[in-house]
Parts: sequence; structure tokens; C-alpha cells
Amino acid sequence: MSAEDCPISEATRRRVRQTARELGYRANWQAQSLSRGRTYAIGLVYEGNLPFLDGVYNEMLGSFVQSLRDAGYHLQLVPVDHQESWKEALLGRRVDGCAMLHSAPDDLLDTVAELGIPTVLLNMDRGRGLPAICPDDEQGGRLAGRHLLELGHQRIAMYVDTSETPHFSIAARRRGLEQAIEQAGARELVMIEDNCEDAMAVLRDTSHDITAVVCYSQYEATSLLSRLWTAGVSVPRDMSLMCFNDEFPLADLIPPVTTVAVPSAEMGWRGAEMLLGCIGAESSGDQPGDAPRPVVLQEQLITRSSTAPPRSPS
Amino acid sequence: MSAEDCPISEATRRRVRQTARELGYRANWQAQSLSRGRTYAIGLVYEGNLPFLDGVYNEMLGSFVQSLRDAGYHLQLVPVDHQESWKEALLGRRVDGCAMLHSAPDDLLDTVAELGIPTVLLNMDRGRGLPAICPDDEQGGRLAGRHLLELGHQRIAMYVDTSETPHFSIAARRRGLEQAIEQAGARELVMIEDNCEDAMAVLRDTSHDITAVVCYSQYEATSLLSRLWTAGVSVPRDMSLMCFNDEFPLADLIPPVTTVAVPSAEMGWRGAEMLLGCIGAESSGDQPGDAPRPVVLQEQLITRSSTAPPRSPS
DNA sequence: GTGAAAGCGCTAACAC
DNA sequence: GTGTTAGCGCTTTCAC
Repeated sequence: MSAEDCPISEATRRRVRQTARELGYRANWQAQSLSRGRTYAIGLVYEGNLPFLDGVYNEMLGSFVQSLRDAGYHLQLVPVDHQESWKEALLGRRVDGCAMLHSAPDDLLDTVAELGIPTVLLNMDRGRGLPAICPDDEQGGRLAGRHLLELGHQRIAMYVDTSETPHFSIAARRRGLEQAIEQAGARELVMIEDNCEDAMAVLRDTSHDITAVVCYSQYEATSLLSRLWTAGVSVPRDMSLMCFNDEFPLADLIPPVTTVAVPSAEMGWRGAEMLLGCIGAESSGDQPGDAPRPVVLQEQLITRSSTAPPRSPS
Repeated sequence: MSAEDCPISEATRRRVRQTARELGYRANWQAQSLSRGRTYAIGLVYEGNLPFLDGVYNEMLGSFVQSLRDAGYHLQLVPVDHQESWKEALLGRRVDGCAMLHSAPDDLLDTVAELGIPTVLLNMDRGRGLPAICPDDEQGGRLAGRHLLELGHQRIAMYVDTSETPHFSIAARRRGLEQAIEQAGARELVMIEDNCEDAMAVLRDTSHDITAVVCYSQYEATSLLSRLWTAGVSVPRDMSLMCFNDEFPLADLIPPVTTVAVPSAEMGWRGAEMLLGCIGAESSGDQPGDAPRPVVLQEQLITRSSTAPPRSPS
């Protein structure tokens, strides 16, 4: 009845629908769901805390949800924990597809692969060839490195707080920084993978002669900036500081912090596009052989006042 | 078949279920859903951005989701916008109940009331007598006020950034502060409802003689603290500063900021308890007359180093 | 082209 | 107590 050669005009069709709706009728969703074999739900399967605290994920998921909604889908939160209730949700086919971000346990990836549940990985790499979408953290790292090198810094450190969950973007950002440094023929990157106390020790060690530090995220930047102030190290006069992710509270700190922004909203809608594409392809009986290749999005430098040329050595 | 006088022992029942499950069988969820007239989904209906950026909501929703999951329910994100797709979701009964936080448009509240969809309001008051759960912001305000008064402050300001969406807790926190001030016989509260620039002007106006400022949230506190530093006003030596919500980055700022914490996790599980209670009562045919009364939870003072006795007037 | 009927997979009510 | 069947409300197919 949904054919285009229907004798009933489009206008009439619409009027009928409109009237039916006004009379309070709506298609029963559970019945449609059973009959069509669809749930019209996408599961957001996540480990640990709700993955929204970080502004990057907040924005990304916002646009992800919007795009899904425009296609008649809703996003369902599926926490992963020891109870394995997430497994029931997937095996019971409570969702038509799923999204994961940041990281996922192996058995989760195995499960979706076995069951053939359409899945998209957001900001995640090691994905068994599953459709993925992530920012180009290596390129972002190069952006950061070049910015500092152009300002005249020779000796640069990167600081990552290792108490946080590791993420592949750490390595990627590091590689980008190193590439930029190598290209410029400057001295090699000093890596500080530790907590804030120890980062301070390294930065203040004059034998390292560090004049600029790149923090992995706004979290490291916020606490390190505080410590620097406390220790009487002025930013950017004595030390340039920058980080990744253009999120709260970077713009409100003293000084406002230079950062490399990831295209969070774009990741969201691209992800939705990809996932809905997979679901569509699956239902139209296509072979699932053509897994879409990973989409990689460019990052962008946002210059603020926490980075400046190094003090000339006196 | 679910009776307790069943001849099949509990152990056998479990073994059968276990085996069936191992053989790969699970009850088809869509069919169950249709047959039982349940969707096993709760809608989180929200306006604007994803409501998780603020750490308070993050933690609250985390425990909300967990509790729902333990009861076999999933939380579905239902954004409210001009397209009114949320209305379709509710009218189509795509959810068994819903949760709202912070604020909700009138037609949304009307809709759930008309349709009789079990609903719980999280951190929201003006709710048509709907089940609600919120922190006692007035009590929190008193906590803040007493803390500063005990330190010896006489002239206190409260700062709210009016560019943010208004929330009833602003008034409640203000009332609490005023009550504490009145009780102590100190001078009246100076209200600053504006942006950060103007807040600075008021604070530096010596005719006001303000020695302590209470910020509405971590956002105001973060930016105001920055401005104060920039202006050479030392916290807490020249000015005590505190706020509400124990969230990032308060503990990482210089100095770490004193704050009044809301019991976010408890709000979450209490809310789930309440909502599931309503759904259960509804299905067991009880009259919906006994709407649970609002639950009000106590807040807690967390003292850090941004508050201190005022400088003795020289 | 139009209308009736057979499922979707489960639940619950009903006879045996 | 146990097995059978109607029915949830839609979609889709298959006769007319």
C-alpha cells in the first residue's frame, strides 16, 4: 500500500493521516515492532560512568541522538557491568543496533560481531573492523606541536594523568607531537605519564629545560595550571601550557587555555548516518560484506593566551 | 504458571531456564512487549542539551539507570524540540514511564498528566503534583550562610549568572542564605544577577563592603575566581568565595573551592524507586490517587580553602 | 486494485 | 494440574 502508483493522491493520504491522528489514533508501537521485527531503539553500550561528563561526548551524543530521532530511532542507555544484563539486552534483540564510545570490553565486541548487530564505534579504534568514526588525533598532535614550535619552543613535554582510563588517542596525540618536533629538528618530546605532583617535579627540573607543556585533556590542564600558579610559575611567561578538547573550563581559566578541538557534533551525526546505513543495508538483504571504512575527522587549533614565545634564556 | 504452588521445584525451574538460555533461546522481546502491553523503557524527556554535562546530573542519572536496569528497564533519551517528536513517543506509548529533570515545558507536563503516564520529576519542583525528588536547596543555602557567618563575614553577596537557564533552586538557595543572615542579625544579602563583569564591579565597590560571595554553581565560581585573580583580589585573603554542587573543577582550582554538595546519587535511585513504584501500582489496578509526596534530600557542606575569616578592617 | 487472512511470538484465560 | 487456544495490533501476502 506504500507503492507510488497508488490511486490515492498524496494530499488525500496526508489528510487522512492527519485526521486519524487528531482523532487520537496512533499506530501501536509494540505491534509494529513485533510485526516488522524492529525495536526502533539503538543501544548506547558503555562501560563505567555515564559517558557524558566530558563535554566532547556530551556534544557528540547530542547530535547523535538528534539524528537518530529524525530517523524514528531512540537511543537507549545500556550500562556494561558484571551482571551482564547488557548481554541479555543484545541477545534478546532489544535494540536494532548499537553504539559504543571510548572503549569496549572484548566480549562485548565479540557479541555484536557474532550476532551481527549493526554497530558503530565512536571515538574508538581497535574495533574488529567495525564501522568507526574518530577524530584525527595524530593530526591534532601535529597541530599542537607546530603551534608551540612556531612560537619558538624547543623543549616540549606532554603530560597525561595515568589515573584515568587509557585511550588510544594518548598515543596518537603523542605521535603527532613527535612528528612535528622531528620535522622541526627540535629536541625530543618529554613524556610525563603520571600524576600532577610528579609532572610538576619534571617541569621544574631545570636539566630538562622545558618551556611548554601539552596536556592530554582539560582535566590535566586544569589541575596542572593550578599547581603552576601555586608554585609561582607564571603561564605563559615562564611556561606555555595547552591541551586537547575545547571544553569547560578552559576558556574561563587564567589565562584562558589554548587547545586543539575535536569536531564532536560532526562525529555524532556522522555516526548516526553510518549506523542507520548499516541497519538499512541489513534489512534490504544486502550482504554485510561492505563494512564502511572508518571515518576520520580533522581537529582544529584554538589559540588562547596560555601559549606564548618562551622567555629568552637569560 | 508463575504461581508458588507449582509442583516443579525452584531448582528445576532454574535449571530449565538456564539450559534453555544456553541453547540460545531467549524470549522475544517484541512479542513479550506486545503481549504484556509494556515496553520496558523509561523515557528521559529533556529540553535543550543533553542534561549530563553538569556532574550533578551525571551522577544522578548514573544511579537512576542502574536502578532501572536492575528492574529490567532501560532508559531512553527523548529530546524535546519544536518537532514534537517527543509527543509521538508518548502518545504512541513507546515508554512505560518517564523522567524529567531541571525543567519541562508546560505542554509536556500536560501531556503526561492527561495520558496518565507514570512520571517522576528529578530536581524539579513546579510539577502539577507529580512525584518529585529534589535536594533541599533552602537548607543548603542556610548551610552556606552559616558557614560564612561563623567565619565572621557580615556582608555577603550571592552571584548568579543570568545567561544560564533559570532554575527554582536559585530562589531556594537565596532564601536559605537570607534566613541564615537574618537569624544572625547580619546585614542583608547583596544579590548579583548578571554576568561576571558586573559581578566584579559590585564586589569591588567599596560602598558595599562585601567580604564573601556565594556563587550559584561551579560555573559562576570558576569564572569569578579567575576574574578575581586577574584583578589582584586574593581568595580567600581579600574575598571568601564558595558555591553549590561539588563538581569539577572546584577541587582543582586555586584555592580549592568550598561548596555545598547535593546528594546526586541518592536522588537517582530514589527516583527510580518512586517511578517503578508508580508503574507497579498502575498495573496492579490500584487507583492512582496516592501520588507519592515529594522527597526532599539534605545537602552537605564541604569546606575547602576558598573561605576564611575576613581581613580585619584596617 | 481491493479486501480478507495468515502470521509475528508470546501471555493469559480457558477448558480438560 | 496440564495442555490448548484466543488474542495483542500491526504487516504482508495472497486470493478476489
